[in-house]
Amino acid sequence: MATIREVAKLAGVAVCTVSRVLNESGNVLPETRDKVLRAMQALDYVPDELTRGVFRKKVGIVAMLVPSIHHIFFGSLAHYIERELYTRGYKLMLCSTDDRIEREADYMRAFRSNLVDGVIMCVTNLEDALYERFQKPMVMLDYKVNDRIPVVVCDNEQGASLAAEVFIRNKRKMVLQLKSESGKNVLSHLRHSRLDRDLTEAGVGVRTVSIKWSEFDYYGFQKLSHTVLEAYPEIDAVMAADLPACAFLKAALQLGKHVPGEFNVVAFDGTYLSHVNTMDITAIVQPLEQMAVKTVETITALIAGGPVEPVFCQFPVRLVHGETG
Amino acid sequence: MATIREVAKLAGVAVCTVSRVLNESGNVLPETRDKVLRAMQALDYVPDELTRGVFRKKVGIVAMLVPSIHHIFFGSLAHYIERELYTRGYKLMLCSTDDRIEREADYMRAFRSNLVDGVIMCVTNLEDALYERFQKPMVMLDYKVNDRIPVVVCDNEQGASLAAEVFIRNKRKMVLQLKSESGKNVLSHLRHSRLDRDLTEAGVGVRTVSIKWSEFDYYGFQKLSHTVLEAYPEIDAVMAADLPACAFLKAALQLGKHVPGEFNVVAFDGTYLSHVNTMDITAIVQPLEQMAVKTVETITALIAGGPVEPVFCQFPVRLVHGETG
DNA sequence: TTGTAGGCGTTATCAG
DNA sequence: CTGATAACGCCTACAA
Repeated sequence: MATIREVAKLAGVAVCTVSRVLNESGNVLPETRDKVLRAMQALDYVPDELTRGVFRKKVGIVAMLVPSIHHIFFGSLAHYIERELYTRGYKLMLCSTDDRIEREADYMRAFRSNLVDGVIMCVTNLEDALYERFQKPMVMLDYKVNDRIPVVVCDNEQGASLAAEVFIRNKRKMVLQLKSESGKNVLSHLRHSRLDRDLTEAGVGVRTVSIKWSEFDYYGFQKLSHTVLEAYPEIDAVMAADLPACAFLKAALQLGKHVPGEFNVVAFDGTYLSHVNTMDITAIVQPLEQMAVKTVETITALIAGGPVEPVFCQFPVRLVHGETG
Repeated sequence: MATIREVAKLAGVAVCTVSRVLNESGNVLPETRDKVLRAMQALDYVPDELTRGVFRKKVGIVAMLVPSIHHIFFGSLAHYIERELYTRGYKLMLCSTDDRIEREADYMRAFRSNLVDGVIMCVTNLEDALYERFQKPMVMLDYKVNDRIPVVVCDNEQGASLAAEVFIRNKRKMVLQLKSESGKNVLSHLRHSRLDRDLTEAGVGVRTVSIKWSEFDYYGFQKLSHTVLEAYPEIDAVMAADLPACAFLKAALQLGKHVPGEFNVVAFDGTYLSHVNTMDITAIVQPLEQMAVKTVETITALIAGGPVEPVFCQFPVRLVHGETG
């Protein structure tokens, strides 16, 4: 690894001249510049971004902390966020907690040092104080700890209302909703309380099952759906995230239930997963791309020292009718 | 952000003493240690990992470059790799090229500086020389440039053979295979040449369609599958990656083809996506978790300066019978 | 336009 | 056991 010093020596100039060429700062005689550039090429020089970062207090990396990369929701989100970050000259460091609290703590510690310029949080299981004290730019996706930390989220209550309408119109008797057990700060809990309220008011039964998200991959959901539907045959509809929604649809069909006549499924998120089955799943679609853009806009503005005005950005969702409700 | 100097001042000791406490290097009197620890707490001190990295020539980050995070294959792979890296004290920096050559070049440049300790490549569209000259630890997943850079891959030919057997047993007449157009170094091309050979020898027709992977999300594949199946009604089987396989299955069913009687689908990869449809897709399953472990073992060994012996690690795949062939 | 000197936040060396 | 001092690779005054 060649250093700036070696380049300077080979080019027969001072170190700072090389630095100037590198950063296009200050004026450098074209011929000096050429000499330097040639020396760089000859030595295959690559500046040490680490050292530059020390100086600039900026490395050009934004971290995103998710509970699991496996789930397509976070995969899609990460995809859009990465793309948007890239256009602004940042790289993404995607980290997964596996829904384990030690891992989250561990990552948070790492983020506080200067390895990254900012953090996008898609999980918050630690004490609130930890996030509040966090010194660096941070944006929360789907979570809210206080009024200071910007939040980007979809309108969970609107989504739940739309789902409720579907169930009510279809005269469901008992709706199951699948809820993530963890997280005091999870805004997605709003969707569950709202669905509960809307359905209860309409005289429709609701059963809420809380699960530890990380313990279920698709096959876990398959088992769960069979267990639940066999144990509670009165359940005639489900609202859940895409992945479990897929599992429930499949289980219902395998149990011989007629969809949408006897059984409804509404998927919350609306990634492509809701269209993979032969039967398109009726879905509450989150505008992931727009949310990603807003998130990246906010975090980069914060990094640039920009407007630290409180942000609570809620995006409307839309109901896309499929064949399951 | 408190610095080590401020901590030292508050504790009334020299800077290097604080460093010693931090790194548990050298002997420090317990009471001095306590003083330092208290000062750290009081100032909410977090050491600057960037600067430490400069010194140690190591930051504890491994990059993984993929063509797209959106596709579940890379999502799953990243999931396992991240998990494995974590247990060894490394963090993952997941980067996506979107299959765009400038982006790959851009990332490669960044990786050559010291921002990361090593790179896992799941895409190689640049000139070979670039990878050969690459100074840092690197492992290739599914690609092979030369004998020096370690490779981890599944047995593509075995997979293709297994698929061919399925098609032959089912007396197919014309099999479509979907192939990624890009990449001279892609080992997955072996599966296509092998399928072609096996089927041709058995007197079964083969049609190969090359696509630019990044231009197709699930909906793109849906369109493609309808177009293709309508234009070439003689096609009675498909081998493709999970995501397009899902699209083709759905399209075939929608076109009223009877599966598996009139139409077969074999998915190559075998992530959970092949089980989302009501009908389980017959799949060639890659042992992603094992491959991830091997990849991480190799890259961390390289980073530690360990055995640089050439590695070409090929994992057997297995055929999992579904209901589509 | 170019070079010298000092600093960024750490760590290693070598006295004391 | 502790403290100066130099070093890592780069960047920014300020001087020439």
